[in-house]
Amino acid sequence: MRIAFMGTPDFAATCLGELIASDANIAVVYTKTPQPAGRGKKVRQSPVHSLSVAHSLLVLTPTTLKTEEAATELKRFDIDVAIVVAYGLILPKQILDIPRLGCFNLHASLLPRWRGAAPIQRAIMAGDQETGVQVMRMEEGLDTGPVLLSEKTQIDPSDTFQTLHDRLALTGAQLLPRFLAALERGQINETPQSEDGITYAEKISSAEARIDWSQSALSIDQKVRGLSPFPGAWFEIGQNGEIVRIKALSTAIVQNSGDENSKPGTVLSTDGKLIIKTIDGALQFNRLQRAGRAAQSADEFLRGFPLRPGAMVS
RNA sequence: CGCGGGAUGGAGCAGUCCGGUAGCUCGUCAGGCUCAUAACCUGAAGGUCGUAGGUUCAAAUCCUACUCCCGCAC
Repeated sequence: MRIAFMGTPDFAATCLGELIASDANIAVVYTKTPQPAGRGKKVRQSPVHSLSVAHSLLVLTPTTLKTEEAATELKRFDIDVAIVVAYGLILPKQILDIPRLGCFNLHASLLPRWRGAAPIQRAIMAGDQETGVQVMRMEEGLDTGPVLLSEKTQIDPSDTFQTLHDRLALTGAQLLPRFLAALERGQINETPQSEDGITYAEKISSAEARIDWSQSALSIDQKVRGLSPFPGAWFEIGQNGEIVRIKALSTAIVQNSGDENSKPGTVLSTDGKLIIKTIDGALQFNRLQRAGRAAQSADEFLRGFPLRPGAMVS
Protein backbone atom coordinates (compact mmCIF):
# COMPACT_ATOMS: atom_id res chain seq x y z
CA MET A 1 0.00 0.00 0.00
CA ARG A 2 1.19 3.46 -0.81
CA ILE A 3 0.94 5.63 2.28
CA ALA A 4 0.89 9.35 2.91
CA PHE A 5 1.91 10.19 6.50
CA MET A 6 0.82 13.50 7.97
CA GLY A 7 2.06 14.66 11.36
CA THR A 8 4.12 17.22 13.18
CA PRO A 9 5.27 16.82 16.84
CA ASP A 10 7.18 14.12 18.71
CA PHE A 11 4.08 12.01 19.17
CA ALA A 12 3.71 11.79 15.38
CA ALA A 13 7.42 11.23 14.87
CA THR A 14 7.28 8.19 17.15
CA CYS A 15 4.49 6.80 14.99
CA LEU A 16 6.32 7.54 11.77
CA GLY A 17 9.40 5.85 13.17
CA GLU A 18 7.43 2.69 13.81
CA LEU A 19 6.01 2.72 10.28
CA ILE A 20 9.48 3.14 8.85
CA ALA A 21 10.70 0.25 11.00
CA SER A 22 7.88 -1.94 9.69
CA ASP A 23 8.91 -1.25 6.09
CA ALA A 24 5.70 0.54 5.25
CA ASN A 25 5.65 2.06 1.80
CA ILE A 26 5.60 5.74 2.67
CA ALA A 27 5.27 7.67 -0.55
CA VAL A 28 5.18 11.13 0.98
CA VAL A 29 5.26 12.85 4.37
CA TYR A 30 3.28 15.98 5.14
CA THR A 31 4.24 18.14 8.09
CA LYS A 32 3.87 21.74 9.19
CA THR A 33 5.97 24.37 7.50
CA PRO A 34 9.15 25.16 9.42
CA GLN A 35 8.41 28.35 11.29
CA PRO A 36 10.34 30.77 13.44
CA ALA A 37 9.77 29.37 16.88
CA GLY A 38 11.44 28.85 20.18
CA ARG A 39 14.16 30.86 21.83
CA GLY A 40 15.88 33.17 19.39
CA LYS A 41 13.01 32.81 16.99
CA LYS A 42 14.99 30.38 14.90
CA VAL A 43 13.34 28.56 12.04
CA ARG A 44 13.18 24.92 12.96
CA GLN A 45 11.80 21.79 11.37
CA SER A 46 9.18 19.69 13.10
CA PRO A 47 10.26 16.36 14.64
CA VAL A 48 8.44 14.57 11.83
CA HIS A 49 10.27 16.67 9.28
CA SER A 50 13.69 15.87 10.73
CA LEU A 51 12.96 12.16 10.99
CA SER A 52 11.71 12.08 7.40
CA VAL A 53 14.78 13.81 6.09
CA ALA A 54 16.98 11.40 8.03
CA HIS A 55 15.27 8.52 6.22
CA SER A 56 15.31 10.23 2.85
CA LEU A 57 11.54 10.44 2.66
CA LEU A 58 9.88 13.05 0.48
CA VAL A 59 8.57 15.87 2.68
CA LEU A 60 5.90 18.41 1.78
CA THR A 61 5.07 21.39 3.97
CA PRO A 62 2.04 23.20 2.56
CA THR A 63 0.60 25.92 4.77
CA THR A 64 -2.93 24.79 3.97
CA LEU A 65 -4.65 21.87 2.28
CA LYS A 66 -7.72 23.82 1.28
CA THR A 67 -6.45 24.80 -2.14
CA GLU A 68 -6.84 23.12 -5.51
CA GLU A 69 -3.07 22.95 -5.81
CA ALA A 70 -2.82 20.96 -2.59
CA ALA A 71 -5.39 18.45 -3.83
CA THR A 72 -3.75 18.13 -7.20
CA GLU A 73 -0.37 17.61 -5.61
CA LEU A 74 -1.61 14.84 -3.34
CA LYS A 75 -3.31 13.05 -6.24
CA ARG A 76 0.02 12.77 -8.00
CA PHE A 77 1.24 10.29 -5.39
CA ASP A 78 -1.49 7.75 -6.13
CA ILE A 79 -2.07 7.11 -2.44
CA ASP A 80 -3.96 4.12 -0.98
CA VAL A 81 -4.21 5.41 2.55
CA ALA A 82 -3.32 8.52 4.56
CA ILE A 83 -2.25 8.20 8.20
CA VAL A 84 -2.71 11.43 10.14
CA VAL A 85 -1.22 11.93 13.61
CA ALA A 86 -1.27 15.34 15.29
CA TYR A 87 -0.74 17.10 11.98
CA GLY A 88 -2.06 20.51 12.91
CA LEU A 89 -3.81 21.29 9.62
CA ILE A 90 -7.42 20.67 8.73
CA LEU A 91 -8.07 18.19 5.94
CA PRO A 92 -10.98 19.41 3.77
CA LYS A 93 -13.33 16.94 2.13
CA GLN A 94 -11.59 17.14 -1.21
CA ILE A 95 -8.40 15.91 0.44
CA LEU A 96 -10.15 13.26 2.54
CA ASP A 97 -11.59 11.74 -0.64
CA ILE A 98 -8.29 11.30 -2.44
CA PRO A 99 -6.68 8.20 -0.84
CA ARG A 100 -8.29 5.03 -2.23
CA LEU A 101 -9.01 3.54 1.18
CA GLY A 102 -9.46 6.79 3.05
CA CYS A 103 -7.75 8.96 5.64
CA PHE A 104 -7.21 7.63 9.16
CA ASN A 105 -6.31 9.48 12.31
CA LEU A 106 -4.54 8.21 15.38
CA HIS A 107 -6.01 10.05 18.34
CA ALA A 108 -4.83 9.94 21.96
CA SER A 109 -8.08 9.52 23.82
CA LEU A 110 -11.07 7.23 24.08
CA LEU A 111 -13.48 8.96 21.74
CA PRO A 112 -15.84 10.67 21.86
CA ARG A 113 -14.17 11.93 25.03
CA TRP A 114 -11.50 14.58 24.45
CA ARG A 115 -11.90 15.32 20.79
CA GLY A 116 -9.45 18.00 19.74
CA ALA A 117 -6.01 19.37 20.37
CA ALA A 118 -4.89 18.46 23.88
CA PRO A 119 -6.47 15.12 24.85
CA ILE A 120 -3.59 13.85 26.97
CA GLN A 121 -3.34 16.94 29.14
CA ARG A 122 -7.10 17.20 29.52
CA ALA A 123 -7.47 13.58 30.58
CA ILE A 124 -4.99 14.00 33.42
CA MET A 125 -6.31 17.40 34.44
CA ALA A 126 -9.82 16.01 34.64
CA GLY A 127 -8.69 13.11 36.79
CA ASP A 128 -9.67 10.41 34.28
CA GLN A 129 -8.87 6.87 35.38
CA GLU A 130 -8.18 5.57 31.92
CA THR A 131 -7.47 6.76 28.43
CA GLY A 132 -5.98 5.30 25.30
CA VAL A 133 -5.24 5.62 21.63
CA GLN A 134 -7.63 4.98 18.79
CA VAL A 135 -7.50 4.78 15.04
CA MET A 136 -10.53 6.33 13.39
CA ARG A 137 -11.69 7.06 9.89
CA MET A 138 -11.52 10.79 9.28
CA GLU A 139 -14.58 12.81 8.41
CA GLU A 140 -15.09 16.49 7.95
CA GLY A 141 -16.00 16.99 11.61
CA LEU A 142 -13.41 17.37 14.34
CA ASP A 143 -12.47 13.85 15.46
CA THR A 144 -15.97 12.55 14.77
CA GLY A 145 -15.31 9.51 12.61
CA PRO A 146 -15.96 5.84 13.38
CA VAL A 147 -13.33 4.00 15.40
CA LEU A 148 -11.49 1.00 13.93
CA LEU A 149 -8.86 0.12 16.50
CA SER A 150 -8.51 0.99 20.16
CA GLU A 151 -5.99 0.40 22.91
CA LYS A 152 -6.71 1.45 26.48
CA THR A 153 -4.30 2.34 29.25
CA GLN A 154 -4.80 3.19 32.91
CA ILE A 155 -3.84 6.65 34.10
CA ASP A 156 -1.72 6.18 37.19
CA PRO A 157 -1.91 8.81 39.96
CA SER A 158 1.77 9.43 39.36
CA ASP A 159 1.40 9.92 35.60
CA THR A 160 2.42 13.27 34.18
CA PHE A 161 1.81 14.61 30.71
CA GLN A 162 5.30 13.44 29.83
CA THR A 163 4.95 9.86 31.01
CA LEU A 164 1.46 9.39 29.62
CA HIS A 165 2.39 11.08 26.34
CA ASP A 166 5.35 8.78 25.85
CA ARG A 167 3.34 5.69 26.74
CA LEU A 168 0.50 6.58 24.40
CA ALA A 169 2.90 7.47 21.61
CA LEU A 170 4.50 4.06 21.88
CA THR A 171 1.17 2.26 22.09
CA GLY A 172 -0.21 4.23 19.18
CA ALA A 173 2.88 3.69 17.09
CA GLN A 174 2.60 -0.07 17.55
CA LEU A 175 -1.04 0.05 16.60
CA LEU A 176 -0.37 1.48 13.15
CA PRO A 177 1.40 -1.47 11.46
CA ARG A 178 -1.34 -3.76 12.81
CA PHE A 179 -3.95 -1.42 11.48
CA LEU A 180 -2.42 -1.25 8.03
CA ALA A 181 -2.10 -5.02 7.83
CA ALA A 182 -5.72 -5.51 8.84
CA LEU A 183 -6.89 -2.83 6.46
CA GLU A 184 -5.05 -4.47 3.59
CA ARG A 185 -6.80 -7.78 4.30
CA GLY A 186 -10.10 -5.99 4.69
CA GLN A 187 -10.45 -7.40 8.20
CA ILE A 188 -11.47 -4.29 10.02
CA ASN A 189 -14.71 -3.10 11.52
CA GLU A 190 -15.84 0.47 11.96
CA THR A 191 -17.70 1.42 15.11
CA PRO A 192 -19.49 4.76 15.13
CA GLN A 193 -18.69 6.99 18.10
CA SER A 194 -21.23 7.22 20.89
CA GLU A 195 -23.51 10.23 20.97
CA ASP A 196 -22.97 10.41 24.71
CA GLY A 197 -19.94 11.59 26.61
CA ILE A 198 -18.64 13.95 23.97
CA THR A 199 -16.05 16.38 25.37
CA TYR A 200 -13.58 18.67 23.70
CA ALA A 201 -9.93 19.05 24.63
CA GLU A 202 -9.27 22.73 24.12
CA LYS A 203 -5.72 23.91 23.73
CA ILE A 204 -4.05 24.86 27.00
CA SER A 205 -3.78 28.59 27.53
CA SER A 206 -1.12 30.23 29.62
CA ALA A 207 -3.77 31.75 31.86
CA GLU A 208 -5.32 28.45 32.78
CA ALA A 209 -1.92 26.95 33.49
CA ARG A 210 -1.81 29.26 36.50
CA ILE A 211 -2.48 27.57 39.81
CA ASP A 212 -5.66 28.67 41.54
CA TRP A 213 -5.12 28.20 45.27
CA SER A 214 -8.81 28.26 45.93
CA GLN A 215 -9.06 24.86 44.26
CA SER A 216 -8.67 21.54 46.01
CA ALA A 217 -5.29 19.92 46.50
CA LEU A 218 -6.40 17.15 44.16
CA SER A 219 -7.38 19.55 41.39
CA ILE A 220 -4.11 21.41 41.62
CA ASP A 221 -2.13 18.19 41.67
CA GLN A 222 -3.95 17.05 38.53
CA LYS A 223 -3.23 20.34 36.83
CA VAL A 224 0.44 20.15 37.74
CA ARG A 225 0.74 16.59 36.45
CA GLY A 226 -1.26 17.25 33.31
CA LEU A 227 0.99 20.16 32.39
CA SER A 228 4.35 18.74 33.45
CA PRO A 229 6.89 19.39 32.19
CA PHE A 230 5.30 21.44 29.43
CA PRO A 231 3.91 24.06 29.47
CA GLY A 232 4.00 23.81 33.27
CA ALA A 233 1.51 24.88 35.93
CA TRP A 234 2.75 28.00 37.66
CA PHE A 235 2.27 30.46 40.49
CA GLU A 236 3.95 33.63 41.67
CA ILE A 237 5.88 34.73 44.74
CA GLY A 238 6.95 38.25 45.65
CA GLN A 239 10.71 38.45 46.16
CA ASN A 240 12.55 41.69 46.93
CA GLY A 241 9.75 43.73 45.47
CA GLU A 242 9.68 41.68 42.30
CA ILE A 243 7.19 39.05 41.31
CA VAL A 244 8.82 35.79 40.39
CA ARG A 245 7.03 33.18 38.35
CA ILE A 246 7.58 29.62 39.44
CA LYS A 247 6.63 26.46 37.65
CA ALA A 248 5.51 23.44 39.61
CA LEU A 249 6.64 20.23 37.94
CA SER A 250 5.82 17.68 40.60
CA THR A 251 3.56 17.75 43.64
CA ALA A 252 2.11 15.43 46.25
CA ILE A 253 -1.07 15.80 48.23
CA VAL A 254 -0.49 16.21 51.96
CA GLN A 255 -3.13 14.70 54.16
CA ASN A 256 -2.62 16.69 57.34
CA SER A 257 -2.02 20.29 56.52
CA GLY A 258 -1.44 21.02 60.20
CA ASP A 259 -3.02 24.39 59.90
CA GLU A 260 -6.70 24.71 59.19
CA ASN A 261 -6.85 28.45 59.69
CA SER A 262 -4.38 29.67 57.10
CA LYS A 263 -5.65 31.09 53.87
CA PRO A 264 -5.13 29.13 50.65
CA GLY A 265 -1.76 30.09 49.20
CA THR A 266 0.00 30.26 52.56
CA VAL A 267 3.41 28.64 52.81
CA LEU A 268 3.18 26.10 55.63
CA SER A 269 6.58 24.47 55.60
CA THR A 270 9.99 25.30 54.15
CA ASP A 271 12.05 22.81 56.09
CA GLY A 272 13.54 20.93 53.16
CA LYS A 273 10.02 20.52 51.84
CA LEU A 274 7.78 23.17 50.39
CA ILE A 275 4.18 22.79 51.50
CA ILE A 276 1.47 25.25 50.55
CA LYS A 277 -2.10 25.49 51.76
CA THR A 278 -5.00 24.84 49.42
CA ILE A 279 -8.70 25.28 50.00
CA ASP A 280 -9.14 21.80 51.46
CA GLY A 281 -5.69 20.76 52.61
CA ALA A 282 -2.18 21.22 51.44
CA LEU A 283 0.14 20.35 48.62
CA GLN A 284 3.81 19.46 48.81
CA PHE A 285 5.94 20.71 45.94
CA ASN A 286 8.70 18.30 45.02
CA ARG A 287 10.10 19.82 41.88
CA LEU A 288 10.07 23.45 40.85
CA GLN A 289 11.57 25.76 38.30
CA ARG A 290 11.85 29.50 38.47
CA ALA A 291 12.10 31.68 35.42
CA GLY A 292 15.53 31.60 33.91
CA ARG A 293 16.67 28.66 36.01
CA ALA A 294 16.84 24.96 35.52
CA ALA A 295 14.35 22.71 37.28
CA GLN A 296 15.34 21.72 40.79
CA SER A 297 14.15 19.73 43.76
CA ALA A 298 12.34 21.49 46.58
CA ASP A 299 15.30 21.55 48.97
CA GLU A 300 17.59 22.89 46.25
CA PHE A 301 15.01 25.49 45.40
CA LEU A 302 14.63 26.55 49.03
CA ARG A 303 18.39 26.93 49.50
CA GLY A 304 18.55 29.50 46.75
CA PHE A 305 15.15 31.03 47.36
CA PRO A 306 14.68 31.66 51.08
CA LEU A 307 11.03 31.32 52.01
CA ARG A 308 9.52 31.38 55.46
CA PRO A 309 6.36 29.72 56.70
CA GLY A 310 3.56 32.23 56.63
CA ALA A 311 4.57 33.77 53.30
CA MET A 312 1.85 34.03 50.70
CA VAL A 313 2.00 32.90 47.10
CA SER A 314 -0.49 33.79 44.41
C1' C B 1 18.89 40.09 14.33
C1' G B 2 11.53 38.86 18.97
C1' C B 3 12.09 40.01 24.83
C1' G B 4 14.63 38.56 29.18
C1' G B 5 17.41 35.60 33.10
C1' G B 6 21.71 32.54 34.16
C1' A B 7 27.06 30.08 34.15
C1' U B 8 31.22 31.13 41.24
C1' G B 9 34.36 24.17 45.42
C1' G B 10 29.81 17.81 44.73
C1' A B 11 24.40 20.60 44.89
C1' G B 12 21.81 25.41 45.43
C1' C B 13 23.07 30.52 45.83
C1' A B 14 25.47 35.57 47.53
C1' G B 15 29.32 38.73 45.99
C1' U B 16 29.52 42.01 40.09
C1' C B 17 26.50 48.63 40.00
C1' C B 18 31.13 51.59 43.72
C1' G B 19 37.97 46.43 40.87
C1' G B 20 41.98 45.03 45.88
C1' U B 21 44.02 37.37 46.31
C1' A B 22 36.17 34.19 47.66
C1' G B 23 31.48 33.72 51.28
C1' C B 24 26.69 31.35 52.80
C1' U B 25 23.24 27.01 53.07
C1' C B 26 23.49 21.83 52.05
C1' G B 27 26.44 17.63 51.04
C1' U B 28 31.24 14.86 51.84
C1' C B 29 35.22 13.28 55.34
C1' A B 30 37.19 13.10 60.51
C1' G B 31 36.33 13.64 65.65
C1' G B 32 32.83 14.57 69.73
C1' C B 33 28.00 14.10 72.22
C1' U B 34 24.08 10.36 72.60
C1' C B 35 20.90 4.06 74.28
C1' A B 36 20.51 5.73 69.28
C1' U B 37 19.80 8.84 64.78
C1' A B 38 18.94 11.51 58.60
C1' A B 39 19.41 15.29 65.07
C1' C B 40 23.26 18.36 67.69
C1' C B 41 28.66 20.26 68.53
C1' U B 42 33.81 20.84 66.60
C1' G B 43 37.21 20.56 62.75
C1' A B 44 38.90 19.39 57.64
C1' A B 45 39.12 18.65 52.51
C1' G B 46 37.36 20.71 48.05
C1' G B 47 37.06 26.56 43.56
C1' U B 48 42.26 28.24 36.91
C1' C B 49 34.81 32.42 39.69
C1' G B 50 31.77 29.11 31.50
C1' U B 51 35.82 29.98 27.29
C1' A B 52 39.27 33.38 24.74
C1' G B 53 41.24 38.06 24.46
C1' G B 54 41.64 43.30 26.36
C1' U B 55 42.08 47.51 30.16
C1' U B 56 44.74 47.88 35.02
C1' C B 57 49.86 47.91 39.83
C1' A B 58 45.58 44.63 40.70
C1' A B 59 39.68 41.61 37.46
C1' A B 60 34.49 36.90 39.82
C1' U B 61 33.87 42.33 39.49
C1' C B 62 35.21 46.89 33.81
C1' C B 63 35.44 46.16 27.98
C1' U B 64 35.06 42.75 23.46
C1' A B 65 33.98 38.14 21.19
C1' C B 66 32.35 33.21 21.80
C1' U B 67 30.04 28.58 24.04
C1' C B 68 26.31 26.31 26.89
C1' C B 69 21.62 26.42 29.98
C1' C B 70 16.77 28.45 31.04
C1' G B 71 11.90 31.65 31.29
C1' C B 72 8.47 34.43 28.09
C1' A B 73 6.58 35.01 23.45
C1' C B 74 5.61 31.55 19.29
